Amino acid sequence: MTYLEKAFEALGDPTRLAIFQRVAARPHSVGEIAEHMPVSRPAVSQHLRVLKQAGLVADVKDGTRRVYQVKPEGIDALKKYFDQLWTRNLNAFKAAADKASERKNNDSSSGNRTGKKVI
Amino acid sequence: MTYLEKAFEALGDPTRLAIFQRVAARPHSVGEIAEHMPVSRPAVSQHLRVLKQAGLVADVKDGTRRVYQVKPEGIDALKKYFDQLWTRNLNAFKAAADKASERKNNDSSSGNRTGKKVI
DNA sequence: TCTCTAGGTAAGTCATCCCTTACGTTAGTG
DNA sequence: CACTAACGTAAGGGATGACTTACCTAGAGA
Repeated sequence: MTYLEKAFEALGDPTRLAIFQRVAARPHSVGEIAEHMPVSRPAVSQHLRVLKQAGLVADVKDGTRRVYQVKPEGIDALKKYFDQLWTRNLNAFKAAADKASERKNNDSSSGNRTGKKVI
Repeated sequence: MTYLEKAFEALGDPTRLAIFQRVAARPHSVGEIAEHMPVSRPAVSQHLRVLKQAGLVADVKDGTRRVYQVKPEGIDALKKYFDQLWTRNLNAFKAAADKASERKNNDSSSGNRTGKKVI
């Protein structure tokens, strides 16, 4: 199980995503989160554990309370992933566009006569 | 169900994430994907449908084949989401740091005498 | 037209999960 | 020390979902 898999699996549940977004807005205690959620407090606890194990949040003890906050490294990793994906996709599209125009200008240079795209 | 929820739910399954990453690397037909996956071809079809409904991939017909490729808008939306999250978190951390040093320099200015953090 | 290939769909099963209630634990307070 | 507040954990149940096999459809080529 890679880090990315764990992160996406953690954010894959709508309730958990909502909790994550709330924590991302500002640090919250467990009770504060549960107040504004349609599920019980233990459920919130369990979701927070998953988010924590995925490296997306961290908790700080404050008396009997436990304050959860976003873990910047987690967000950074996801941000970088999509940045890379975006960049590579730009290149892929550019290459595809070049290939298409090249084929248009000089189709006979290609050995492909089936009409099918070469994937 | 928001767009973000659908996207994360789609990427939340490891098998589906693997399929998405394969398609993201370069366009693939369904059979090509299934060849390198530990699940059956119908399973891949079902995963691709979920990814498509989430707006992450698109398909192009090519004879009897169906070639799937990444949908740039989907990646862009996720990229922007984490960019924003990252920026806001930077600000949040800066604010927290400022507040901490301010409290250290002039603690009496605060009405909070409990020692608990004001969240 | 007959056949083959590629892929979507239906139905069913088994595992995984999400949530609840109940309980245990720790820290603050009188 | 007793009580409360805040939270984590255990156990169980009901629902979701991921996968399989079987079937159906559409396009390509003889």
